[in-house]
Amino acid sequence: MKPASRERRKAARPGEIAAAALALFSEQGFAATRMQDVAARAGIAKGTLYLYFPTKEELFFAVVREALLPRLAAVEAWVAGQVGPAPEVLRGLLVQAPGMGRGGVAAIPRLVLSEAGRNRAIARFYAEEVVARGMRVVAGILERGMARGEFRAVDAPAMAPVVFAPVLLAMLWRDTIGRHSRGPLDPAAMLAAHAENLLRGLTP
Amino acid sequence: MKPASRERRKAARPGEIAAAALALFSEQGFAATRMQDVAARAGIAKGTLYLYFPTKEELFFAVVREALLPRLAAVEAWVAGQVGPAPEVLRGLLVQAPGMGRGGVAAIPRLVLSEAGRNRAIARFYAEEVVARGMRVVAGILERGMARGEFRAVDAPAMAPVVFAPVLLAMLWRDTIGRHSRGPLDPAAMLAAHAENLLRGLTP
DNA sequence: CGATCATGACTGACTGGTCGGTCATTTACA
DNA sequence: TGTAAATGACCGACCAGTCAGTCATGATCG
Repeated sequence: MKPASRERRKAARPGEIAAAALALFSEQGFAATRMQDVAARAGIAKGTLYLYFPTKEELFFAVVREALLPRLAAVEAWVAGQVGPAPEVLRGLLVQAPGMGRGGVAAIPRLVLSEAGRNRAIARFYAEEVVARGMRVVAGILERGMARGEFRAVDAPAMAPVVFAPVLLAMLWRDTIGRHSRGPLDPAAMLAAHAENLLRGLTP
Repeated sequence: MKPASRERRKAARPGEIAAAALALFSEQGFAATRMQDVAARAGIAKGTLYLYFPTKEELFFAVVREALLPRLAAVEAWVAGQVGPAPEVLRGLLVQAPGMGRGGVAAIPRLVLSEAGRNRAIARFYAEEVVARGMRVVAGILERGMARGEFRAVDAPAMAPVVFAPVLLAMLWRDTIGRHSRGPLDPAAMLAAHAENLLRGLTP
């Protein structure tokens, strides 16, 4: 790990720091994570951290941006590439949903929920850049299915979050209560039941 | 507000403190709420607070217990009193769901999500005393509907959280992102679409 | 029934420790 | 060797939890 010119390192730092921060935020939450520890995990000193991010809050923004937007873009691309029947696309999306949350990404909605109540900036950013885009992808599938006569007529923007809600619940469950309790909720079984019932309900 | 004997006040205190704490927790979150402020809101000094609750965490437990369990019991009672067709009971539950979250109760799942990742005690308590009971109520309706031939055969324990997920999403949305952004998600429309599609999917 | 006393609910200044953010100094690259 | 990058000791604000002291209350006694 010796090489890497100064310039290369400087360019790579923000990403490394954001990755370290994501790991710690998702383990401990935002408030409970110390900047000291983020720095240590990124292999730098605390002061160095502040050369790249002016405040803890800005670091949080960067984490959300870097971890989520590429993932979202990948989903959009995958959906755009699908040409088969809309029900199959929707089912495919739900099937791969659990795998989407690899690498701490699943923790981000939880972090946002914790912070967004008090922080208007993060609320707006998340609503516009993440939720709106996600809902548009799902609504797009629904509309395509309706146009092709594969789905009954529904209010697509109202239906989109219904598609997503159990996926979110599965993600939240897994990295909070599911960590400590086998409990009364089996995410996999829930998602299977959801896909089944959703598609039944949508048939014309 | 002068009267009230010492004994009466002492008996009433824990409830008053828990109510004050719920209000502040739901506005600002657990970590961001200072014990000082809880005390002020309850009209007592900080030290007094510690006569009733040994730590901030114990206060949190009490808040969850006092705010949620009575509500849950009311729902159980309501459902038990229903004798009509299961689809109507389910629809009735979804219709009154938004009203259920009056008075900051809706904030509790968010608080639990923030804390449960690090706190095994709260995770277990919530899983067993709240989630399991809630799921049992919903699963009960589903089973009754199946027995009466009003629903197709489904895996009731897997289906129950699917029923609940959009309700949860609506609650979370309202008191986080929905506070700051009209945004891409209309809780009422979502719940209507959910009820419609859920019952369609469940018809035999 | 009035005076005196014991109780314990209540108070708030204080402590010990934490953590976000700063900056004078050191390091190592070009 | 000049300079940009990196460092970590330090600062000040903050806060959960403590405790020695206060005083309204209600019990006891003459």
